[in-house]
Amino acid sequence: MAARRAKLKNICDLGIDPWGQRFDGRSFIGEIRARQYEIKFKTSAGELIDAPEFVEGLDMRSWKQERGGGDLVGPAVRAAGRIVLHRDTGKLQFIDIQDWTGTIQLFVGKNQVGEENWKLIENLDLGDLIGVDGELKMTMRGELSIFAEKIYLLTKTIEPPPAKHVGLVDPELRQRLRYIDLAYNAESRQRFLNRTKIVQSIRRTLDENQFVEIEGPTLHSIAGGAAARPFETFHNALGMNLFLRIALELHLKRLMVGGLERVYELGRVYRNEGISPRHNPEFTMLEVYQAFGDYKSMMDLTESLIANASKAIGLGTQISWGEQQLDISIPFARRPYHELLAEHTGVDPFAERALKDYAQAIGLTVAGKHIDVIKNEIFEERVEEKLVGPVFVTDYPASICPLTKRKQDDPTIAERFELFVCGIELANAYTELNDPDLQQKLFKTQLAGLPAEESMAKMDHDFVRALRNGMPPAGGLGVGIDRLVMLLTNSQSIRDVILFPLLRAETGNPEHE
RNA sequence: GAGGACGUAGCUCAGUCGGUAGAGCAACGGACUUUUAAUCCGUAGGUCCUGGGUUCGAGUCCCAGCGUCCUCACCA
Repeated sequence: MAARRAKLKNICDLGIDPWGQRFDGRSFIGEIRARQYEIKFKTSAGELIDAPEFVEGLDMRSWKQERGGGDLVGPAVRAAGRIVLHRDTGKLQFIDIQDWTGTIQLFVGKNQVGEENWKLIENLDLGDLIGVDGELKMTMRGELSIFAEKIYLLTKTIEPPPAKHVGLVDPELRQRLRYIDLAYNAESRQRFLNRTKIVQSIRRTLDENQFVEIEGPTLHSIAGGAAARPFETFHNALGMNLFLRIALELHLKRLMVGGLERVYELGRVYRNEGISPRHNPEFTMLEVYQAFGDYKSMMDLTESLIANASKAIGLGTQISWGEQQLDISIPFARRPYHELLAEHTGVDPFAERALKDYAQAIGLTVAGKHIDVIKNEIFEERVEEKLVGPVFVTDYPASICPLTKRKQDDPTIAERFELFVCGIELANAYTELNDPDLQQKLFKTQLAGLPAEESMAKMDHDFVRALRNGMPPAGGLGVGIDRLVMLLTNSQSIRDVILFPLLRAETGNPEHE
């Protein structure tokens, strides 16, 4: 770093601003590379012919000789990027620069740029951001290059980059120093750009179906809508305890009472739970509500959201995730909860004694637990991991779904589905419960065996009042966006798709050089 | 929260039985106007995560702590 500090001073002594200025009129490197067909060869007879396509082992010198000599002429271009590779052959340097569309080689000769500019070039380092004016041509080996006429320093770097080609490998540093990971690991940069494309695609699909996006409160006085422990905070002026939201559900449903018939929110929720390859304390959730729909309308919507998102990043219906090969063509399979339970455990899902025996046999405790809680623990323990899918699991036991409408002909079954892919729950949807009296009753019903903090049954009087004012029958959907991105970008850890996952505070002093 | 693995140069990693701290890349000096991870010659670079302990002697063995990863638990 001392060497870079010395070069920084040299640059200042040359009267050059090491931190750069606005740099107008540059093109992205990807666009510049696409202009290679504009390169022509001017024969000694003055005739213009097409330059050769680049192939491995191309020897421009003999190619030129075969045509009786002459010179390449190419378009004038301006590029900007980070120096990622550097080959110094004395009075001639080859510098590879990279922007977010690609990399290109600069051909930089002392005679071509002049003494003055060369003094700057001698003080450049890997990692520095530079601009270039030059002619797009090919070298003797046929490598597409910008033949520099002038190099501009756009920003000096003080810290050295990670090993070239290898990039940052240490997963801690990749997360903690995400800027370096993004700058030097192209596949990481691409993954996060794909995340953006997926999110854009989701919004587009919803917008095309007349859904409107809203912004609900993230500070809640009652952390409802899901079963999770909340983060707590405090508002000083109001002297009020508050929770960071754990779900989007209850405010979106209030909006449906207000006549926003198709509404969604795509935003951050916070759960004060453990961290794992599938869990980050803050994560991105999509919730969608459609008046006069039901959980089956949400299945169709879920399918088009995923199909379009896959298309948006250039994937088809066959994708791989780790070792798994998946067919995500629609429609996805639809299987009832009880059927899957019976299939994977061999237990009659309605035989209480057999369920309890089975639960105990696989090491679950059953004492004091509601039979549906036991049943669901068996399902989570033995069935979910087998659902490679994608598969919609439908018709859950009503008692574990306090926000869901019951089936008309069977009040013990809730109109709900969860979508599983590779054993991971990607989405969860209901036909929304809109009966205020039943909702109030369910908020009061604490299922045996579930601690209060893990229950969805948190009384929210204002929400019940909203229902008394008429919420239309509706379908509602929740999608774990980070997990969807994991699936579509073949990422095994949620931290690979969250730019800045939660880490412990750094103990050392980052200011120390 | 429990268990396991890991932590050595800016980065990626070796380090044998406990006996002077190593390599590649990056950096610095030199040669080179068509290189492709350029090449060649030379130089410099260390809180071996931290703190204790055992030992004549610890990167190495023991204990504690910190951090990351993995598995499990909770959750989506």
